[in-house]
Amino acid sequence: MATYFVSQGHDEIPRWQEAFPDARLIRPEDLKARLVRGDCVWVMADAPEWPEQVGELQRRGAAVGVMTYSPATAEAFQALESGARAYVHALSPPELLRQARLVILNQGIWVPPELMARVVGGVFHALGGSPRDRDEALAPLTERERAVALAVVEGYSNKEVARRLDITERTVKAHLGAVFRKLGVRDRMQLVLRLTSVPETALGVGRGS
Amino acid sequence: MATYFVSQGHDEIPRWQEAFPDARLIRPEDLKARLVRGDCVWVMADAPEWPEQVGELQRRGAAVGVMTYSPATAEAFQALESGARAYVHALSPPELLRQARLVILNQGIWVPPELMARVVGGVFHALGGSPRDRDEALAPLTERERAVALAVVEGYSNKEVARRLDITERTVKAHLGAVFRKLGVRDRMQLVLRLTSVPETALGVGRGS
DNA sequence: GGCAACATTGGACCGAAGGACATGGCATCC
DNA sequence: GGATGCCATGTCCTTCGGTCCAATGTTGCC
Repeated sequence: MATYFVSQGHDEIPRWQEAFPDARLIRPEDLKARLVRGDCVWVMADAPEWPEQVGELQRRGAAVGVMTYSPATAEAFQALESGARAYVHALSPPELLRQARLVILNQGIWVPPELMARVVGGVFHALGGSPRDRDEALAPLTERERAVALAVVEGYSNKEVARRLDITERTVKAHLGAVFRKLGVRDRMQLVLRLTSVPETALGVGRGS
Repeated sequence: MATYFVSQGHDEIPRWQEAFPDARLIRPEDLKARLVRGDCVWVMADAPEWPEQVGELQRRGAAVGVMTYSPATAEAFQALESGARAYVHALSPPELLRQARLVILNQGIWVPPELMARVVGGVFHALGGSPRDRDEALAPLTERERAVALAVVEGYSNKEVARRLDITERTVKAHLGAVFRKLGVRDRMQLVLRLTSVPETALGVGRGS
């Protein structure tokens, strides 16, 4: 089992070398000759054709991860759809990169926690999973918590929500705290990202670098 | 030109009466008999078939507005798609309601400022407009501002964005301030709602009240 | 009755977010 | 050489967002 790193050259700060001292930088054409099933391949999302590369490597039995210097949900989706099983920031700490490699070598999917909220649900949706929509995520909430959560997702501030529901801002915070806890998000931003479905632009975009 | 108000009865706090003293509450079946082109009709989004009602009224030449006690983007879209040209909170101040009526009577579209961010872009897309996506909205931004904006939309905090772009949190705020100004949004939440495309669940849902 | 869950609010606390005002280094254009 | 625009940063200040530790009243269930 070997680990390779594919990039269009200009690798700025080879942080991955720290994580994978045994890995080697290789050009796509050279990789084709020596790739064996079970190898781990990291592909930089800096070339226009990286999704195709990922797809081919995956089909040939490699565990493929995509690295980027500017993580985005859209790109994460593209990566996962292309066959990658990991999507990480190129400057992630070595421990994190090793963790990701371990995961994908064991048939797992790995994305940064920040993107997780968007990806779960979105992927299952794309794969024909249940029509899961926000109602499902809101199920564990009480009536009041749901009302607050929905208002927040609409973009209202705590103060506005308070006015709207005719309660104190303090109470809004209380409900919201419960919402965060129950849904496992850290703040209202993550809540929005969680309850807002994946934008259609997230799938099939090819905005190269 | 008359103003009507259509509701399934139980109108709790008839705020609209303050705004439109000349308006009259009317049942849908009675309205059919006396509606003339140019009339203004307000429909409460409290009945399961309100979108159909709106559609019919609009086809018959009325300026239709939808009122709700719990504004939501999805419902706003449904309203606008059905043919309504206004979507307002039922407890909006009278001045605001009159403003809305004035607008729709003059072939305008009116939605609350809070929903505006979602609606612009989304509506025209839904109605078969240009394939406008987030890139278009990001056009007026500089390279750096774009990077910051995209990171924020991904859910990162200012501190995280700063680390990611290797700049000071202060600088992030500076760029972000410019982004808010250029895109006309008030804070990061509105930015997310603006740049996040309309959820697919927002279109064609019939989840009645 | 007691217990549990829910809704509501209070106060205090602290970090995040955003604006105001100002500075400096680079580019490019006239 | 200005003028302009972008990038980066600084300080100060205000507001907002979130959490912790409480307390009260309700409802429904065993």
